[in-house]
Amino acid sequence: MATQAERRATTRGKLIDAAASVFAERGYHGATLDAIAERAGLSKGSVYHHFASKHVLFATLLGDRLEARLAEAPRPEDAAAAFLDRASDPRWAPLFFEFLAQAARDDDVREVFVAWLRDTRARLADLIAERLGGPPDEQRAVLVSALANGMLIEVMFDPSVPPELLGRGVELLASATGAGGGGSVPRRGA
Amino acid sequence: MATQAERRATTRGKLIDAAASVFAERGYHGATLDAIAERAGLSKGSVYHHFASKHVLFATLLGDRLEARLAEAPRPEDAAAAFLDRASDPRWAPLFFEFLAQAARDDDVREVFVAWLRDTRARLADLIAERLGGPPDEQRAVLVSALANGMLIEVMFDPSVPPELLGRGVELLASATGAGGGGSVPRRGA
DNA sequence: ACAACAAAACCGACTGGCCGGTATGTTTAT
DNA sequence: ATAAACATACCGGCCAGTCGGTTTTGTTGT
Repeated sequence: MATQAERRATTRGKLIDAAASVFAERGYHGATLDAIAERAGLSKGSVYHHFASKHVLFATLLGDRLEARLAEAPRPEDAAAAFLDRASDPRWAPLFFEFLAQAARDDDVREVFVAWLRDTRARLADLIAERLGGPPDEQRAVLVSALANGMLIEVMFDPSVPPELLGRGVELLASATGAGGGGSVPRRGA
Repeated sequence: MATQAERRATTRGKLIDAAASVFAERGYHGATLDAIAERAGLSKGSVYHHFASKHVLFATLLGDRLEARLAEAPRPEDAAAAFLDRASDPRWAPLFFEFLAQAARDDDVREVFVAWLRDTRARLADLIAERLGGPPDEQRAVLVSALANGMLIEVMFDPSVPPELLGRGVELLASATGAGGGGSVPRRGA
């Protein structure tokens, strides 16, 4: 094959991909390292060569995914739409919430998630500010972030919820007059 | 002791209480039936006498809790506040999300959760309608429900989020223009 | 070129503990 | 007497993690 570094990288990639699908299918506890190794066309030994533990593998995987989900971020409402697209992958959403539960109980995982959450908020705040003018407003960002995650639940368990509802909600929250700090613009629209 | 029916009821109560605290502390998979039995001052045999399986015990418990969380429902914003009070119990929230993940993968659990979700929305819709007049609006209820659950996440991982923020958000969403008349908040920009 | 050696990547059989579930016995109510 | 409530001891499957070995890549000396 190629150089060792490349080999290492591709193998790691295979493992992460396999882990993603197996974890998604069966959940954290339902997934076995053997199954992951098998799907990657590798062995469990290899898994442990690349990741210290099942837990680390999981955290790595989720970290990557959470990051990726943020990558695409056009306007707030569109980000919202993109967000819910992910939700429509019925295999990803449960993992997200499983991750939450883990994060609540495990400090390492918590750190990963908190970092992601902060990042999400910051980007949302920027997007909103950019669209409405005025300084970034942390509180609005929190509301929008919350609404998006909450809508994930609604959609997950009720397919009849129209996807564009999230966009409407985001507009309502984002265009609201800023709280506390800067009296921002109650105006909305492009 | 007392009559058998009473005995049965109190024992069942003890078990559910114990299960609540153990599940909350360690999560579903981390909790063992032995631990639950021990905390209840009972034995595992008793657990299986009252509940067919660990899974059933969990579903029962969660069903009760979800129900209880709805019981107190004054005005929408207050319901929201009450909701977040629960959230401030750092032991309950993770369970909620673990339950979500389970529900997404297991049809029995899903049924329980979907029923609860529908109920929540219906009550929220009524509350909102009652407060603002006009017919119940399913979509607003969905948004409020989503926001509340989403804020649970925000608060869980960032204690600095002011609890009253949820109330503000709920007002923004609830008072938005429903079908027809009372549109006070502008719809789509431009 | 090519051994000969070293190191990293990878394999897969094994195990040890854990815990859900069961089977059987003992106590308490009717 | 008898049935329900509860206790105790046990089993058996599962699976994360380990470990010694094999293959692949990389290096060095001649």
